[in-house]
Amino acid sequence: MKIDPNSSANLSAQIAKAIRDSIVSGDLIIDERLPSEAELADYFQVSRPTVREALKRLAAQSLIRTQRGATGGAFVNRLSFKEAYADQVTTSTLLLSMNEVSFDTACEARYALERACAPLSAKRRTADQLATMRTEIFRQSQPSLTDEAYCASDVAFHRALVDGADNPVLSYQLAGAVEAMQPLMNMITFTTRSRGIMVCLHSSIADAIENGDGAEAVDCLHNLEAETRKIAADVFAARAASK
Amino acid sequence: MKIDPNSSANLSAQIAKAIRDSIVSGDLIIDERLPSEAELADYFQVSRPTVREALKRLAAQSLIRTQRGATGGAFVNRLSFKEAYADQVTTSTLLLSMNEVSFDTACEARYALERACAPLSAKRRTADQLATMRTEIFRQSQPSLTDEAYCASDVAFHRALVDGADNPVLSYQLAGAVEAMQPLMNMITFTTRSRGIMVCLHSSIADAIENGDGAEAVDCLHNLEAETRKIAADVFAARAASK
DNA sequence: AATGTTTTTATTGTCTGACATTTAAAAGTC
DNA sequence: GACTTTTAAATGTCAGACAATAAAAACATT
Repeated sequence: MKIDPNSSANLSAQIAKAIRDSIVSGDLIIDERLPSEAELADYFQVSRPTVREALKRLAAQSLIRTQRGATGGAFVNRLSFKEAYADQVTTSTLLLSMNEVSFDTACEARYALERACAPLSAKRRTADQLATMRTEIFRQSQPSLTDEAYCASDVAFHRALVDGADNPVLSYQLAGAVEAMQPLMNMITFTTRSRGIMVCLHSSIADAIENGDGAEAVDCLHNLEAETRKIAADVFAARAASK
Repeated sequence: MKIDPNSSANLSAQIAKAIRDSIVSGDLIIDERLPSEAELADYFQVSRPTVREALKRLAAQSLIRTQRGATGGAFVNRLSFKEAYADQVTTSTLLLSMNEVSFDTACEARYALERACAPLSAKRRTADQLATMRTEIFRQSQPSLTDEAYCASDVAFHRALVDGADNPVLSYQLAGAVEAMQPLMNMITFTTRSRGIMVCLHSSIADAIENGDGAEAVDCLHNLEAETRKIAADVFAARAASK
């Protein structure tokens, strides 16, 4: 079923790979129990700590869960979108912060993806999701809001827009793009004026979504992208000049 | 810097979380060396195997790399898009296969995202990427191609289209959506006729991209989505009837 | 003095064996 | 029959050891 060449490298990594392949290929079914650590150690001809390191690698990817006790052991996890979100966001955030991705590049990707959702969201959004969008817009119009809280509200607004498409695959893919932008957005100071413009655009988007007008929503998102990039460019230019 | 409450649960998971937080928050810089396993064990007041399990969890997420030898140790990894692709594809594949996501849902997400890339790709694609698209189209027109090879070529074509947008964030996000569909697509038997239609649509897309006509490419992708879903629906209906 | 070789040393990788903890099932008791 | 206790199987954790590796330090040679 799964083998392990004795050559050269990291046993725990090899074992983790062997088991992971068995899961991905479907040899191991959801909720199926893996052999006990002792049995795996015997099978792969390694010690228990080595097997354990391999299992921890898989646990880190949410591929398995472990349970103590008599009927315990390691079980193949049913990977849920909700769990996967967190990893997706963490990874995307690190990628953005570690790879010197420019604000423009991240911004372009984010709005391109959101525009992909807009027509679907215009058709399918629930009343609840529309209400969330309106609530966040109202919140964003409060002048007392800190920049951080404003950004968080911005994320919440766009999450509602994306979730309105009622497609978990899209929501999952976009979680990374939208939420990972938040730290970058947090670096920006929004003036009262720029907040006003954005709130206005958000309202237009919500209107378009409410009216089922996907094309209009896409147009607004184009404008919002342009506006966001302009604000960011101004802030960065001002910051560079003050140095 | 990082603490560890003695309450209740999985020490290695807690330690992994503490270190992960330090990395994500920026307390630990890229390529910085973590304390040795012995020092970490001492610091967290646990044994070395426990620390090792924690480190393996982080290694599984490519957050750290380890090196043996005198100046070895665990180092904070620079997360590259290329490395992240693999995880992204694995996770997306599992999500699709484990969550009973319908073919239509996955298909809808995939083409919605691709349409987001098309206008950018029409503007920026390199000659090389265009050539790749043409090459794959030619390959797809060979009747001797197995269904699996046909699907692989299909993925390669769409990867070239997406990469043409020259935005690593988009490429990363789409890697999951496009490649994770492959196992689902592999379940489909393509008739000579349906292959012909798809090759024709692929050609239209390549033409539009070559001419810098993003809107036309988006139109073609709409048609391709409709065609793909129709073919899949027919195959599934036929399979259900033959039972 | 420069260069090549050997030794030392710090670190991760792995093993052995043990004990603690948890949980469910089996055995025992009322 | 219902409740309690015991048992057993599994993961979680620890301690101590040795192997493998790779770089730096010490040494020897030209």
